[in-house]
Amino acid sequence: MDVQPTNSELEVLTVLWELGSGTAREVHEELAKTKSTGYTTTLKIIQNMFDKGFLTREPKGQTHIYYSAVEQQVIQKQMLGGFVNKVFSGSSQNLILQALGNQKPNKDELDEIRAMLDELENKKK
Amino acid sequence: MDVQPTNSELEVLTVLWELGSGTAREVHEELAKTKSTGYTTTLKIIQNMFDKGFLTREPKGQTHIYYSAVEQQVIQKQMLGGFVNKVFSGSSQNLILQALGNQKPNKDELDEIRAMLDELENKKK
DNA sequence: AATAACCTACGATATAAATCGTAGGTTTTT
DNA sequence: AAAAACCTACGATTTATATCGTAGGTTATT
Repeated sequence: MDVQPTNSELEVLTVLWELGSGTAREVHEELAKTKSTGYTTTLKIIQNMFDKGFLTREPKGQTHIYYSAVEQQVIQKQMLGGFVNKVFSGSSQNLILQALGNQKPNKDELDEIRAMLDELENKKK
Repeated sequence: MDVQPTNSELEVLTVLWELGSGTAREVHEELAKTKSTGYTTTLKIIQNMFDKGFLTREPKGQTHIYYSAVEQQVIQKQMLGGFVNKVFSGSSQNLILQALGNQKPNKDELDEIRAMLDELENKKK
């Protein structure tokens, strides 16, 4: 039923989406730039994720190379859905308006959103 | 440092934003519509929230009437910020585009967003 | 006035997540 | 070939959250 990654798991996924693949050590080094937990902590999380099916891996010498088994867009969509329900009582519309208000979009970004809106409208007809 | 409510706390806040105010019992009855935990569980959460400053209260006979001490918009903004950072690597733009893609906005909603975009653009000049 | 039905407060427990220490094995360096 | 430096695996601990049981008091009912 769509198990969602925990915060730490999401951090690992984000690194792997970025790098494409990596050993536990490599993922850890990347995470260590912004937080300071021990290597075995990262390893444990990665092992849990492998057991849960969030990651695949292939042996390489004595170690493993890990890959994300889930697509970033899919996870983002899933988590966004949950978030909208929890925080915006299910109203995507309110979330979007709020996000627009917070952000200071530049002209290009505004136009990108306008293009998206037009596309949605055309699809509808 | 902007302490964010936990999931259960957010549920309580959502009820109080809806009702305006309520006793622990009333909040519990409301929550009981969608989940089934004991009354003392809800009470405990409410007491924690009062201690943390999320709620205010006034005595009423032997009981208390509770009020949210925080505005819905403020909490939403806070939590949205955290969510964008965690899940969309800080890109509001990507979150907005993704949300638009998930949602099936109708014409009115599309126009509401367009109006918001125009407003943002004018403010910029 | 006794009992039932409510209330608050709060410690104890359960559950989930994150963190770490350590054991045991393989490479690499000296 | 001994030592240092890596690796994996996994149990134990810590921390945060959620949940509940129970004690002790007030109000309502019989």
